[in-house]
Formats: sequence, C-alpha cells, structure tokens
Amino acid sequence: MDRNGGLTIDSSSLRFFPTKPKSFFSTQPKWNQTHELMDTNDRFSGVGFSPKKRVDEMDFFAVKKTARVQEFDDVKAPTTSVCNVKKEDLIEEGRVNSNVNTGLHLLTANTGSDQSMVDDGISSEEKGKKSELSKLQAELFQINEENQRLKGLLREVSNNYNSLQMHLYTLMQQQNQKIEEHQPHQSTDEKKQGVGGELIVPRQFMDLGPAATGETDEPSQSTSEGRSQEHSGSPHNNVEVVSKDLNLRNSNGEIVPYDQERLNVKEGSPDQTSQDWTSNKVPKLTNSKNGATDQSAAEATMRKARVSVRARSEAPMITDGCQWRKYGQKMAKGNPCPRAYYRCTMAAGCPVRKQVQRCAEDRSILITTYEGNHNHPLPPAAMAMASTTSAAASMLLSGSMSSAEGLMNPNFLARTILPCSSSNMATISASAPFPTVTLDLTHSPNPLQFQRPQTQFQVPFPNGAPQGIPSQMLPQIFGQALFNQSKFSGLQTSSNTEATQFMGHPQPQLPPPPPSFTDTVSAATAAITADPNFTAALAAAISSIISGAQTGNTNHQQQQQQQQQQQKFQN
DNA sequence: CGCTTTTGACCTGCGC
DNA sequence: GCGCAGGTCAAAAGCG
Repeated sequence: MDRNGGLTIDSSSLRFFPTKPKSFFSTQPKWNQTHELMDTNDRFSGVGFSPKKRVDEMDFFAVKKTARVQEFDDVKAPTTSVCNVKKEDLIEEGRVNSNVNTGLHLLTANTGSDQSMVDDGISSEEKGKKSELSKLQAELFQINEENQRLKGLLREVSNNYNSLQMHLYTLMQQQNQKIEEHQPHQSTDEKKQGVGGELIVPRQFMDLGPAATGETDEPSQSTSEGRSQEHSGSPHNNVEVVSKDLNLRNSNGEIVPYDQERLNVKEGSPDQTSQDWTSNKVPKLTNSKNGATDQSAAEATMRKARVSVRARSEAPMITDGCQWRKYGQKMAKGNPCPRAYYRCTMAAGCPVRKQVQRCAEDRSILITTYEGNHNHPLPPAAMAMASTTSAAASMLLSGSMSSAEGLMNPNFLARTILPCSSSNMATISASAPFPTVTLDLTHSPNPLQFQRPQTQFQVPFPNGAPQGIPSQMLPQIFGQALFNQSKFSGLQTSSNTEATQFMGHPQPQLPPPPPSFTDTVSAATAAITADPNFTAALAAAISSIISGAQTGNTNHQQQQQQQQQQQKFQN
C-alpha cells in the first residue's frame, strides 16, 4: 500500500490549485491522471508548492529567452546582464533619477542629499559602470553573434533533414518497386496500401495511429485480452481501419508537434510519415508467403519494441501526460523492487503499456519502459513522452526491414550501446526478444551541471546542460531530437552502409539487400555514434522548443512571455 | 457508488 | 515435459 509514495495530497487542492508546479516526475501518479494536462498548461504560471521547483522554472525562462541551444551556462549570465545594461542605460541617460532609487542601491547610502560629498565616488562608480557596460555590450554582441550562428546551424540541419527525406523517399521507392516485382500476387487491397511508392516498411509498432497498435497489434495478447478490449471493429478490416484512422489523425489539428513535422514530410515526400509506417506495413507483412502466421508473429514481436527511460526520481511514477491504470505488479527476478504494470486509459483499447521499476543498483533511479503507441489523440503534455518514445523506437527500428526476419530472430539481436557524444544517453538494446531504446537521463556529464531536485531529470546534454530547462520539456527535446535523429540516420538502412554514407562518409552505392535487424541496429548505432548531427538534432530540438515553438506544453501566455523575453534579449 | 489499486491466480514463452 | 519468469487478468479491497 505504498500509495503516492507515502505522501498525502488533497485531491481537491490539486483540482483548485492548478498552478501547482509539476515536475516531469509526478509524486502523485494517481492524481496526475486527472490533472496532468491542466498542470502542463499551468506549469509555468508561477505559484507552486515547492520553492525549488519554482526556482527551476524561473531559471528556465531566464535561459530560454536567449534562444541559445548550447552553452546555456554562458548565456544565463548575459541574460541577466542585458537587464543590467538597460538599467544602467536608463540611469546614465538620466531617465531614471538615482534619487528616486527605491532601494536597489541601498549600499550607496550617500546617494541623495549630499551630492557634493559623493561626486568623486559617483564619478568612479560611473566609470566602473561604463566599463562594465562596455563589457556587457561586447558580451551581448557576442551572444547575438552566437545566436545568429546557431540559427544558421538550425537552418543547415533543417536543410539536411529535408534532403535526407528526399533521399529516403527515393530509396523507399526503389525498394518498393523491387518488392512489387517479387510480389506479383499481392492483393488489390494490399496494393492500395502501397500505392504511390509508399513505404513498405513494416513499422507497425512505431505507428502512432489507432488501429495499428490498438487492433492489429493485439494478436499476441491472450484471449482474455480480446475479451477485455473494447474493440468493436472487425479485425478483418484492420488495413482499412489503419489507413482511415491515420488519415483522420493526421488531419486532426489537435495533434500537434510531430505531426507538423510529419506533415512537412508528407509535403516533401509523401511516404515517409508515421502514417505510412502503418499503412505500408500491412502489405509488407502480408506479402509474406507464410501469410497470416508470419504476419501475426511479426506483429507480436514488433509490438514489443520498447523505449525505456531511466531517470532519477523519488516519485513512484513519472508524469508523462497520459492516464494510466495499474493492472499488475510483480516481483522481477534480480530486483528487490517490484515492477508495476500500467495501461493507458485515455482511450478504450489503447495498447500502450508501461512498466515502472526502480533500479536495483540505485533505487533513486526510476526505470519506465513504454511499449506500443497510443491509438488516440494526446494532450500536449502526453505528446511529449509519446513522441519521445515513438521517436526513440523509431530510431531503434528505423530501417527498411524488408521482412520481419530480423526481428523474429533473437540471435540477430546483439546488444549494442551507443556511446553518445556526451555519455550513454541513448542505448539501443536489441536483446531478444524486445528491441529496446534506453534513454538514460541519470548521467550528469557536466560537473558544473546544476543539481536539480530529485524529482526532475538530470540530463546529459552534450555541450553543457541547459540548466534551466524544466524537466517537462525534456521528453519533447529528446523526442524531437530522436525523431529527427531517426530521420538523419536510421532510415538510411536499405543497406548497412547507408547510414555512414549519409553521415558524410560516402561509400559505393550498393544494391540494397534485405537488411537484418542487426543491420538496422548497427546502422542506427553507427549513425548516431558517428553523427555530430545528433548534437545538432538535440540543439535544434531545444532551440525550436525554446524559441517559442512550443508544441503545447505551455499556454499562450507563457509563449508570449517567452517571446517577449527573447525579443527583449535580442534587442 | 464508481474508480483505482492490490494481489493471487492464470497464461505464455523459453530454457533445460 | 517441467520449471521458471514475465506478463496479464480479475475479484476484492481501498478510496474519495
């Protein structure tokens, strides 16, 4: 009965105090089910329970307005300096009479009545101020330059991203053509799914769409699962349902951040979206000569693709914006801490589940493993983690596996670790039978990194941690970064050399044999490890989020504040 | 009263 | 075939 981690909070308080600051980790898993969205919207609104958390949020704003992605430590001081500069300007220009000082310069006790006595003092003080002002201005100028440079970097990354999409599209078309040549007996319905050179990549488990995971992903479930699932649709129409539902989903304005990215993809190359991951997986799987058996088996395995998030938290469960219902708890072997099983309850039949368990070695580390993809629209707060997990799984499983054999064969699933640029931030564990991406948010490579409260992430950012970023933002950051990364790297796996090709190590173009899953993992691994763009992807993601392109985690007022602060800084 | 959590039983897959 | 471990179910209990 370790409910709520031993803490007791009046639910009514939560209900009527929406400004309760919310770290990404909830200390109240029960309550966050109801109030997470609200908390997200009010996350930065100011009043909170915990002074610590408030400090963090203020820090976040202080950093965010700089629109800098890296070297947040360097930015933070100048941000303050900007204010100082303006203040000094006002004082110097006489618009602010020092006599009217309301107490900010209490130490300058002579200010006021006896001007003659302090002339020298003021003079020297003003000299110091001037020199300081010039320093600050120079610093500001440098920061602006850096800002411009980062913007340019962001543009460059975006361009790379777009060109990669085109490259991917071309490869997919080629592969699709080859498969169609080898699969002349494909049914009409199946062909419909692949019309237009769409993806033939069986990434069912990656799909965010409803039926893909909610219905077609369920065959591995026990018979009782079928009873409990409120599936009204006919399983025979899975293909149609998948396609239609995804279309609806993609046209749904409520689904924001990554759909936007996908829409962009759709415009540029109409077959690289998550929509296509689903809509094309079916033909691919059903193309198998073994028919339904292979299909169901492949789906069963692929559904198991997991994203594990390791983070320090004293809370019993992290807050990811979704509603979860605990349906089981087991003692896992080798870990004295029980493993809790949660199921997403935001929509009937949502296949997403997660496991929460404390690390045996360090019980301050909470390991949350996500599986499946939501079959329903998500609130902005939930989009963060959903996108993170989806993107991470995308990174893991990206690659045009022309068949499911790679996944089906556990022998292929050698474990590989990604020595990311800074630390083992992301780990691909392809241990059989469940390929897993682990986002290790417990490492703190930067010794100067601000020690965050235990309820928040400690994020190993490459070039210095963005200290002020609230933990709530991190899933977005990781999600977008990984999502981008998946496009940067993993998808280029029609051959295992593609990734390195893309990463600036051109190699002879080889005919794309059906890659094994190890190829995929290796490609992703190589791509990420060799990819300086992963840092760039992170930077871009952070930048896009920080610079006001909030995807819904903040309300309009917060966005306006951020933009105002940013403009203030840039001016 | 309805929803959530708890918890023992059950199912399934895998290794021996 | 058996045992083990992971995962799930569902009745009972708890809670607001």
